Amino acid sequence: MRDLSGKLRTAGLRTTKQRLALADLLFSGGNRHVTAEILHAEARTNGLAVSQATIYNTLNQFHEAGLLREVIVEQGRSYFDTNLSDHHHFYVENESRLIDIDNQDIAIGDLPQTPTGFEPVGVDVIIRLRHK
Amino acid sequence: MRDLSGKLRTAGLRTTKQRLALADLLFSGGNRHVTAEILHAEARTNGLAVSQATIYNTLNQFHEAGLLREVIVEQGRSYFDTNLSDHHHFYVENESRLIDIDNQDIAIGDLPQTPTGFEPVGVDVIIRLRHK
DNA sequence: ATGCCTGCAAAATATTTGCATGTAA
DNA sequence: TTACATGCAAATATTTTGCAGGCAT
Repeated sequence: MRDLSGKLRTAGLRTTKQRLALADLLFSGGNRHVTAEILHAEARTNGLAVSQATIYNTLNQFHEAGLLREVIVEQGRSYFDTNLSDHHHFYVENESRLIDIDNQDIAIGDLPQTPTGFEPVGVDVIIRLRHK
Repeated sequence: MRDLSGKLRTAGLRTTKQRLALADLLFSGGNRHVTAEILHAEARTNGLAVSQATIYNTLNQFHEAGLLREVIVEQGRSYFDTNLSDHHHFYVENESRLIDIDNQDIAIGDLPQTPTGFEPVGVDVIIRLRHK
């Protein structure tokens, strides 16, 4: 992912040192699923001094800005997914690991009618897996 | 729901006063979605003195015993569903409210192939709603 | 220069655990 | 009687918030 500065600016976020470094960790490789803890550890490993609060603030801001998708599969911990395409997830329970399901590999037919007065804002499908 | 004692015993749980009272709250009406907080408040309203720890222990034991299904839709809070039939959920984000989707109203076609070495242990579909 | 951002620590929230006591079997 | 359950408080874990100081614009 090039031009992280542009990406942040487009999202309405200032290009601070911490945000740029975290964006680099998040968006420069392939698609990723991270928790605050994972990202914090990675930042420190890469010599970036960021506080936990900034990790949380940044993840939430990126999420609000539409740069990350939040995935809730475990109680007490949030995952953030850099893959913004319409897709769903396998969740390996023993390993606390998420795996993307390619959109062409799943088809949801006959979604139920949305109750009157409401509008759908998203559909999450989670297939929970365990080791055989 | 009659014979709560039998229900607990069948599940391998002792029929204590607190468990029976909580089971009554959970299983005597129609299907319900409760959080620990909701159940605790209800118990107190009904004059039952139970500690928070017992609420959590009981919900977890009922879940382990297969009497409740856990539904994770919000970070930081677990819901427990008394409806054990195969079904999915609407989640009204503004109200923190779950609504069952009748199984005949949704069809998931072409589930993706489970990665080798794993077996599926459940599929959760959550349709998030907002007020129009 | 101004307003948003960061770090730190403390607070808030949800849940779990240790231990002494109580109670179902 | 004995093993499991309960209550209470403290511990744990994750996330959020307040505030003083720092930095992007």
